[in-house]
Order: sequence, then structure tokens, then C-alpha cells
Amino acid sequence: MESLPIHITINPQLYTKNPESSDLGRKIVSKSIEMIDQLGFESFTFRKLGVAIGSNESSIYRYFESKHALLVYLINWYWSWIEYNLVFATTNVPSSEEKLKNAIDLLTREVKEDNSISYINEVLLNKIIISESAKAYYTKDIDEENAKGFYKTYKRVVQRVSAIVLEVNPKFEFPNMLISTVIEGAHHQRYFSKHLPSLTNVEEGKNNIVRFYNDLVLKAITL
Amino acid sequence: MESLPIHITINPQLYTKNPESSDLGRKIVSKSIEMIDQLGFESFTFRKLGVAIGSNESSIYRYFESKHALLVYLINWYWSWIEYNLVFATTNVPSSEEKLKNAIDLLTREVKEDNSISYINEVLLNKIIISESAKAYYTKDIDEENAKGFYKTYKRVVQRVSAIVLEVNPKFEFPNMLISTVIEGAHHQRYFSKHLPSLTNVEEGKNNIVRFYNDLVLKAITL
DNA sequence: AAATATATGATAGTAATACTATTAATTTAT
DNA sequence: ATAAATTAATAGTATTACTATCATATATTT
Repeated sequence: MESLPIHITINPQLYTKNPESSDLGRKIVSKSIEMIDQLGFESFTFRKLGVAIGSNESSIYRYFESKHALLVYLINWYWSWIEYNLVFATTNVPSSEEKLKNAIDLLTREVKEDNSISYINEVLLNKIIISESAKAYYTKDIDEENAKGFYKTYKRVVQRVSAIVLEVNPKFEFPNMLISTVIEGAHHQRYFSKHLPSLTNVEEGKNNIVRFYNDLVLKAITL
Repeated sequence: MESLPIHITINPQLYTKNPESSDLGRKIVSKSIEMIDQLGFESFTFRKLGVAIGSNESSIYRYFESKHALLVYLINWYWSWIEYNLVFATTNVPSSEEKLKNAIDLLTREVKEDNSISYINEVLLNKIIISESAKAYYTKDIDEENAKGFYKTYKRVVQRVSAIVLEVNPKFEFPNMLISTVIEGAHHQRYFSKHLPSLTNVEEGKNNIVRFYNDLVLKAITL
């Protein structure tokens, strides 16, 4: 995909010490992505991460107060990165319809290439978003965390795409619902296609998820 | 809602000892629903449940091998109950379009009345499905569990409604995707409307979730 | 080069979780 | 009344998700 050496800035409320500020911090982030992908979020622990990067559990806690906080950090990194790609894919596109199509493509496609410049593997991060992000926001602390801005980047992406929906059809009543349905839906479909295929109609190499959601959006708003 | 004294049978693989077979078993199920709703799944423990029903932790383990198993049991109970309601809401309805509408209503509405005949509070159970069910199937053990039939009832509901979709439009390519998107989407929207409202367009008393998904389905398949 | 500050590491400790095992008491069935 | 089954009580285990303390290594300033 795009390979500009972009820099993604993360809200300081999402870490105790900025992991970008040191070698250890970057290792924590980069290895945690690999490990969460491999082990799943529940089996991933800071102790295991410490062993894997040859560092100490207590040092990791200096960067993130909990593994939940780390997951929230990763989710925000991902959505900031998507937001960057979204802006990139929609500026200078004259037609609103085309902008929307580019946006839906971006939100529903599988991330397949890692921008190997940064220490963050976007392919694995996309897999984590699909499999683990519900565990971040389906918590009893959601309201508190939301008030602190923990989910702002995600909400901003939805807002941006909703705005494009309204460009195409200013009278459409439910742009936010439509876009959040598409995002969550596409993630579910990717997961289901691997583990509960009878809930999908995915066929090898046919890109049905992207097609299905593009179609759905178009029909929903242009009628 | 419907108030026939129905009996819902659960696949014996989903429990160690049938909770319906004893007073203690029924108390376990009924109190666990209250407690999971109140505490959230992660803070809910068998120890706390034991205290709450005046019984012993070890006795609960004779019915369910883990709290995860209990959650899977509840999810299956819920989908069996929905399946019953689905059959009820669609048999003897001559028009396929109307059948489909009834089905989408059922899948997207909020459950508001408890059928107080059984010891299971369907209002709370619906809330649990919305907030906690992703935690059941987003696990590393999904494939194993799926092979054991842990998610059969959910899949069956999707199949049944997909079949109605195909009655309305036999050429529609993605019935399973459409219906699983609607089910998961409606649940997300209910949760978002309470906690991340900017991701939705819910308005008090306007039933927008049900309207949105009915509209979406109709437009998706009849064009 | 010495003094100081900062980051990291090592070790230990805590309360809680998710169980398992054993044995005793109680209830139910025959 | 006796046997069988169910439930309760108690204890114990390995692991988790941290916190606290102190030592050491590295970097910065003077």
C-alpha cells in the first residue's frame, strides 16, 4: 500500500510513557502485536512479553498500565493509520461516489502488505482489530474510557465516511449506522469466513466481502 | 411477547450436568444471567455466584465446566428461543416479503418483556447477548468448539432467515452475509446507542435500528 | 572525570482467579 | 432402613495482573 514515511501521533492519555520514545518502547509495541495475534488477547501476558523481548515485566508496566491499555493503544494506532489512508484515498477525488467507494474499499479490505518502514506490522494489526477489538470496548468501563477519548480515532473515521455518505445523498437518515455497520460487519465476515463459514458467502479469490458492502452501501443510500 | 409454555432443549454437549434437572441447576442459570448482566462477564465468577445463590462453588462446576461453558449455554438457549419465535412469526404468513419483515423485526428489536413462566429472564439475556456474546466466539478455541456444535443454534437461525431472503429473491448472492451482518449490526447499534452514540443515529422512541435494518435488507435484495 | 539524573532490571510479594481434589453431610430413591 | 446420588465444606494449586523496592546500567550535565 502507501509507503510514505508517515508518523502517527497517539493521544498521551493512552500510555504512561510514550513507547515511541525508546527502543524498549518500540519493541514492546511491535512484539505485543505478534504475540497477541499468535496467542490471542486472553493468553497474552506482560510476563510472556517480557521474556520474549528479553526485558522485565515491571519495565513494560512503565509504558502501559495494563494489557487492556496496550490494546486500546494499538486500536487507536490502527484507526489513525486508517484515517490517514482514508484522507489519502479521498482527497482530490472529484466525484463523491468515487470517494465513497474508495472509503468502503479501505474499510472492508483485508490488509495484506506491511509497510515495513515502521516497527508496526499492519497486517497483523488488522488481524488483531478483527479478532480482539470488541474485547476492548465491550467492558463495564466503556463510559469512563470513552469520556477520556479512548475511542476518538475510531469515531472520527466513522464521522469522516458518514460525511461522504451525506455528500452522495444529503437526505440519508442513518449515515453513522450505515458506516459502523459496514466496518463491524466486514470484520465479522472476515472472522466468520475462517471460523464459521456458514455465516458468510465468502468464496476464494472473489473478494465478496468488499463487493457485498460496496453494493449494500450504494443501494442503501441511492434510492 | 409470546407466552406459550415452551420448552427449550439444549444440546447435552453444552453442560456437564443438565441444569434443568434440578432446583440448584435452574438457580445457577437464572442467577448467572442476573449477575453477568450486572457485573459483566469478566467480573462474574462462580465463587460470587455460589455466594449469591447460597451454594458452593464446587457444586456449580458439576453443572458447567467453566464460566465460558456457561456463557455458551446461555447463548444457545437464547438462539433456540429466537428460533422458536422465528418459526412462530413466519409460519402461515403467505407472503415471503412479510415473513422476511417479521424475521428482521425479531432479530433487531430490543427484548422488553420477560416471559415470566420460565426461570430465564429474556430481557437480561438479550442484554447479555448484545454485550458479551462476542467474548464467547472470539476465542482461540473457536474451531474446536464449532466442531462440537457450540454455535449450531446461531447458525441455524441465520440459515432460516437466509432461506426467506432467497424466497424473496432467489438470485441474491449473499444471503448469509446479509443476515449475519444485520444480527451483529443490530446488536452493535444497541450497545453503541448507549455508550458510543456518535456511531449511531438512534433517536429516543423512533425505533431507528429496526427501521434501518428493514430498509437495508429490502433495498439490498430487491434491486 | 565526577556527579547526577533517568531508564531498566531483578526480586519479591499480594490478592484474586479459575479451577481440582477430598471428604463430610444431606437428600432422594428403593 | 439402606444405598445411592447430590450437595456442601474445606483446602489446595498454578497462574494472573499487578505493586513495591532496590540495584544497576546508561546518558547528561558540569
